[in-house]
Amino acid sequence: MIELPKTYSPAEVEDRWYKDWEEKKLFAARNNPAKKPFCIVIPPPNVTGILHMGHALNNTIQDILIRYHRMKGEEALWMPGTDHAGIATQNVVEKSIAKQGLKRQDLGREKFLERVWEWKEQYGSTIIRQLKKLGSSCDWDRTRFTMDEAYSDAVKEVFVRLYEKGLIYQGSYIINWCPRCQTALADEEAPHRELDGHLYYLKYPCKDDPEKFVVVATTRPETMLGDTAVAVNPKDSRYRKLIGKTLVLPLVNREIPIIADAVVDKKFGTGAVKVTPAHDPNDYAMGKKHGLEFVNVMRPDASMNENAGDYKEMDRFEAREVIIEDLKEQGLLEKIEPHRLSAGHCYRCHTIIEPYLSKQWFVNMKPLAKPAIRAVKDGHIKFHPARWKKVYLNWMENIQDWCISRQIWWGHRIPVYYCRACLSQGPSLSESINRQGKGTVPERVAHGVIVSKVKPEKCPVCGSNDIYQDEDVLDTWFSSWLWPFATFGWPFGSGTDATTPGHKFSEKDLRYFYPTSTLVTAQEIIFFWVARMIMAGFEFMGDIPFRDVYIHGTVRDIEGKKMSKSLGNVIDPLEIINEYGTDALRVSIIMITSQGQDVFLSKERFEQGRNFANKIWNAARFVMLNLDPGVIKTDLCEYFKKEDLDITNRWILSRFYSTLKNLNKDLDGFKFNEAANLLYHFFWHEFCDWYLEMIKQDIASPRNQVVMYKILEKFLRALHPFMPFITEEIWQKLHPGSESIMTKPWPHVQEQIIEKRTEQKMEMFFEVVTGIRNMRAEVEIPPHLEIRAIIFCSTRANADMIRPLSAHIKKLCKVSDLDLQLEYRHQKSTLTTLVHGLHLVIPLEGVVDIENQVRKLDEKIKKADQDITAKERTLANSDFLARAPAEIVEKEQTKLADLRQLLTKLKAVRHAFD
RNA sequence: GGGCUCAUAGCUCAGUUGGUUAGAGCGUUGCGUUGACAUCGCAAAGGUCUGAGGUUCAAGUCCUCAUGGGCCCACCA
Repeated sequence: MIELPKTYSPAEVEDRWYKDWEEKKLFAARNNPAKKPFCIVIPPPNVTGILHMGHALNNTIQDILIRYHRMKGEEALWMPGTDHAGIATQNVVEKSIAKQGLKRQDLGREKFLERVWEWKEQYGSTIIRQLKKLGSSCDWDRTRFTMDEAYSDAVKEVFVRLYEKGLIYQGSYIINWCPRCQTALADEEAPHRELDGHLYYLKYPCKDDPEKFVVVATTRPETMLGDTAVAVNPKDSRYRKLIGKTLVLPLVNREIPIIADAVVDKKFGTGAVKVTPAHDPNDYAMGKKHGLEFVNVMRPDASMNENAGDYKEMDRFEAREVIIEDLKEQGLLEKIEPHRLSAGHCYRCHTIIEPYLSKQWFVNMKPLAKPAIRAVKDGHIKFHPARWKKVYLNWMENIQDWCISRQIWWGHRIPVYYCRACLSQGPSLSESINRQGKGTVPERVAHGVIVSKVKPEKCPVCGSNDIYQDEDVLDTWFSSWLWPFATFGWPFGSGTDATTPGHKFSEKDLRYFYPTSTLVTAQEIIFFWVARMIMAGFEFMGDIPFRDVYIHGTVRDIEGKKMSKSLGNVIDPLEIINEYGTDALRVSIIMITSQGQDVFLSKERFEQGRNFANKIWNAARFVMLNLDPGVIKTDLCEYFKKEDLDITNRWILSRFYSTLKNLNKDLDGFKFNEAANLLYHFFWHEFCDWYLEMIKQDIASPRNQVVMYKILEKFLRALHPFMPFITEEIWQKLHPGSESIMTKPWPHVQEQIIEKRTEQKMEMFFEVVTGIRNMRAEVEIPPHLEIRAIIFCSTRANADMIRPLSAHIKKLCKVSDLDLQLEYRHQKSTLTTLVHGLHLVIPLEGVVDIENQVRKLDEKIKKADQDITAKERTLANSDFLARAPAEIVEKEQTKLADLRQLLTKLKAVRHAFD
């Protein structure tokens, strides 16, 4: 007999075992040619990250996969790390120094970066600690950070290689500019959101005849200060004769031409569009095509600049108001209409993006996309669920060049150096603009530009040592996209890893684990990360980075809103862990997350997991209290072969292996919720509710001992990936001094033990038990009163099936005397139920106080009768029908129908007493 | 404008290639507590699977259309 404490205390157990696993290095994986590799690279959380439910879901799934494959005997590596998250982290540190009244400019670049590193040292491991609380079995000795020295080396290497290949170029284009973060953003970082805005109709006077106007419609009137043309469709008869004429731009009095361009939609607005080449991507294209002037009217913070004349220094939205007022005064505002428009928003601070002309670095993506498209089309990389394949391909096939330079300080500084002397002889910015553009080969600014991993001593062209580095840093994703191989130390030039003491990179590891196996991530990040990793994988490793991509849903609150701090609807995983335990958190969130669907959470939903943990604990406790430890050594398959097992034990064994078989299928098919539900249902309702209840009366018998132990032991192993802590704790109580359960092999499906026929027979037996219980409840037989029962079996086969189970029927139904007969004979004062051709009969005489029961029934029948009559009367009343609200009438009708049904049932029971 | 997704019990959702009587958790109702577990057990009530067509021996499941939510992408000023 083994004792287990009466209650399970997750907090103490979890911390103890996690520490033990870590100390014993059980999460470590190395290249081991004797084993099949299985590798997951973690989606690196931001260093600024605080664990939220999205992480909990994401990492639980990964841990389940890793532990499952590890137990299956594969060399399972879960590669951990964090992302420096350029803009996000910079914002956090800026906020923190703002409390001291400081801006980053006050500190200067170097001092500010020191502050960021300090911040990182202090808080950067928070998220890692929290991942450990989740039970994540990452190989922590390999933990990477995207700003590690070795990792940074990979980033520079990649930049240089792409530049030398002609895939990186610099140029001036309209990019997404966040005026708050004051940096360029990639298209993906500026998602469009709908806004309620206005369409302003502005009148631009003709130069020849100031009494005549061309009316243009715009949603951003402040940009009119930068207009350098008005465009119309060449086929638009309203304007045809005006093409080539000149207008005078109000407020600034600049003369601007009317040009013709087929891009203009005749049906939108007035059919005439103002052209602002420096503030709109379409206008930019037109500007180049028609050789227009580029007038930038804003500063980087989106306040107006000197080109804006009187509006200088106003914020863009303030300028909008004032300009509209001024135009109105001058009679140049025709009208304002409400208009729904969509505008880009900064994905970090949600400020409305300003399309802004500036000089940035870009990656030409089309050549990189090609093999990445093929790989998915050919099925070398599979998305789960498969529908994401379409989303991926659609994006990849329309891929745009990637703006990778950011005007912030925290990040990998662009490895580009300029020779001041050579540069001064290069083309000016405006010249360069006019020579570039979509559809043409982008200019590679080669003159005075040196791209190199290390700072050159002197200019290779003119020998000058007046050399300075580009001020910008790279997009965070320009480092993240290398994650599946840069984390292994690629490109192995320097050979050492200065950032993680004691850890040495090995190219062998990369060769062994790459391509990795499965990537587990959320839908929001497919373009940012997944697609780009696939491209980088091909470009730098010549192969796919992973085979399967599992996309899980987004965690939302119970109303379907995204969880966010600002909405205050966050459920903190750590709070759930404190209250219910990590295992409860993990299994709950897995059970309610169906493949790829968003997850709607409320705190109560974690009770299910907590209750399950409690159930497991108590069942294990029960088994152990009654267990003879001698049976532990029994080999189940041998035992099964030799012993003449009874149907109950055959059934539970069969059910276990059926469940296991389906479990394997679900895990291999990324159906984690179904997998967890299988285990839950098997354990609670089959093992506990039926099996343990049945064997209780003969628990000491060898066959019950062996089977209950074996089922528990194998179940614990199968459950371990989902609930690692409680399974370990019970495992260790069962096998004191044993190695961790996580090192034990995954149970093997024993096909010969699965007996469908046995399962069916038991199903029938359950229905018999339920049938008798129902009858007892029906006539209110006191729970503890033992009764007589007769089962008319109708066939000998049925009788033979039921006979060995009669003891169970007696026990489970409180039957003292069970009579099995073949032919059915009607008996007086009995209650009968038909189940699969079996007549279940319980005599009522002597069991129920028949007189009393009949009286009660008659009373109920009488009451129901009266109620029905009353309702019928109400419903026959034409005044009621005419005056009562329809819903009330409907309610009354429903009530009547219910009453009639009740009456029928009562009469049937009453009939049994005749 | 293009695409995806959802609609099943009071609530939140499962339901893998079509196949007997559509499931779970929570909630509701009744009964039950002298040792595994009240974080429990036994039982009950509750569904014309959003609507309309179609394919089929057979449709919650496949097809078409409609209605109503959610999401993504796209340069409509």
